[in-house]
Amino acid sequence: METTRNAGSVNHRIREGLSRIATVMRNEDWNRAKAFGLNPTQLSILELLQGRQDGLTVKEIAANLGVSQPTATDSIAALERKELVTKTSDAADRRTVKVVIAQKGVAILEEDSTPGAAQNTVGALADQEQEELLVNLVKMIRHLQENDAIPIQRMCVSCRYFAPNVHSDAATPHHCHFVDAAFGQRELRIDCREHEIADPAFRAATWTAFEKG
Amino acid sequence: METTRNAGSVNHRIREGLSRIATVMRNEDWNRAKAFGLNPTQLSILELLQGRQDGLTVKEIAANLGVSQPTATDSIAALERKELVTKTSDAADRRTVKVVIAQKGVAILEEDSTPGAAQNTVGALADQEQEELLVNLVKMIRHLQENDAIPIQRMCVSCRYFAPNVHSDAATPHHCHFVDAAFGQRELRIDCREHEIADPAFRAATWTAFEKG
DNA sequence: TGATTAAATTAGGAGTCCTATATATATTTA
DNA sequence: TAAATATATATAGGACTCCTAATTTAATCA
Repeated sequence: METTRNAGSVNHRIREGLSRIATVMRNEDWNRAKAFGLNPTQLSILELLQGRQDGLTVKEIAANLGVSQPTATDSIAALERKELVTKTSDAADRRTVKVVIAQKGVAILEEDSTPGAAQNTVGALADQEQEELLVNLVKMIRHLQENDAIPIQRMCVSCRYFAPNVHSDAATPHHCHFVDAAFGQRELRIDCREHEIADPAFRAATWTAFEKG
Repeated sequence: METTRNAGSVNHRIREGLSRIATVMRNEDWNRAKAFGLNPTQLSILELLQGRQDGLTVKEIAANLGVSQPTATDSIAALERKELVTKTSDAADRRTVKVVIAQKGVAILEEDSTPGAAQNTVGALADQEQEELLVNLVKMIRHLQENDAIPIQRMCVSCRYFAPNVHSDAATPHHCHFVDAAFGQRELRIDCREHEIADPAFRAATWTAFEKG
C-alpha cells in the first residue's frame, strides 16, 4: 500500500529508474558505435559474438537481442556487408546459418574501450553499493533466464566451473574451476567468454549455495 | 585488480547487467506499445508528457529521450498524426513549440497497466534488496542529472517538497510537503507528477541530508 | 540595425523493426 | 517411404527511428 501520491508499486518505480539509465546507455552506445561506422544494434551483435568460436545462429542472435528473426537477418546482413561477420551454413543442419565474428569485427571490439557516462555513473556509488547492485542484477537476470524470458547468459551462476561460497575468506568466497582461483562477489561475471553452461540440476544446486552465502 | 579472467571492472559488469535488463524492457515496451498501434519511442514520449499541463518543447523531449532534435520532431509528428498530442507555439517565444498530450493520449496511458517481465523480475528480489536497488538507482540518476548528462528528473531528491530523514520512525523517515505525509525509502519517486524542481542549493542540502540517513 | 544565437523543420539516407509470406530442409507420421 | 508438419532463414512491404547537414524563423546582443 502506497502512503503518498499515486505512483504505483516499488517494482514500477524501479522499472522507471532502470529505464532512465537505459536511455543514457543507449545514447552512449550510439556514440561508441558511431566511431566505427556502426549503430548500437550492430555493435551489440558483435559483442554477443565475441569469443564464441562456433558462432551463433540467426535465431539465437534474435533471441539474445530480443528482436524478431527477420530483424536479426537485417542487421546481420548489414554487418556482413561491412565484412565484420561471416555466415556459414551448418553441415549438420543445412537450414541453419552460423554467424561468426570476423577478424575485422574483433579488431573493432578491441579498439573500443571508452567508458561512457553510464559506466562512470556507477562510480558514484560506494564499493558496497556497487556490489549490492551487481548481485541484484545477477539475481534478476538469473530469474529471467530460468523463466525462459531470455536465453541463458554467460554468467558465473549458470556456469559449470562456478563453486559459490567455498572459501572462508569473506572477500573471496567463490571459486572458479576454470582458472582455479578464488574470487569475490564483485568479480561475478555477467558475460564471461569462458562460460560453459551447467545442466539445470547443477544450476539449481549452485544457486542455492550461492544464495546462502 | 581483477583476480580471475579478463572481464574488466565492476562498473563494466554492472553495465553489462543493466544492458540485459534493458533488452527485456525494450521488448516489453514493444508489446505494450503495439497494443495501441504505437512503438516504444512514441509511448515513452506520451509517458514523458503525462501530467505536464504546459507540455514540453521539442528540444526538451529530445533531451529526455536522448535523441537528436530532428528525431524528436519525427516522432512527435507521428504522434500528432495519430492525434495523441497537440502542438501549439509558445506566445512568449514564438520559435518554440509546446507539445501537450491530448485526451486520446491520456486514455492510452490509463488503459496501459500490464506489468511485464522486467517488472515481475524485480519481484524475484527480497524487499530489502528492492529497496537497495531503488536507492542505488536514485543515486545514479541523481549523479547523471547533476552532471548534466540527463535533464532533471521528477524525483523526490530534486523536489522542493521533499524533506529527507526528518522522522524518527525508521520505516518512514522522509516527508513530502506536497501531500504532507511521511514515507519510506521504498516510496522514493523516480517520476512524480507533482514534482517541482528545487534550486541547486536546496537540492545540494537535501542530498546531504538524504545520504546521512 | 546587423550579426549572432537559438528552436524547429526539412531533406536525404541508412537501417531498425514489425508482420506476413516464401523457400528450403528436417522430422514425424500414416 | 511419401505426405504432412515443423523449423530455420530469407524476402517483401511498410512505418518509423535516427542520424547529419542545411533551412527557416525568431530572439538577443552589440
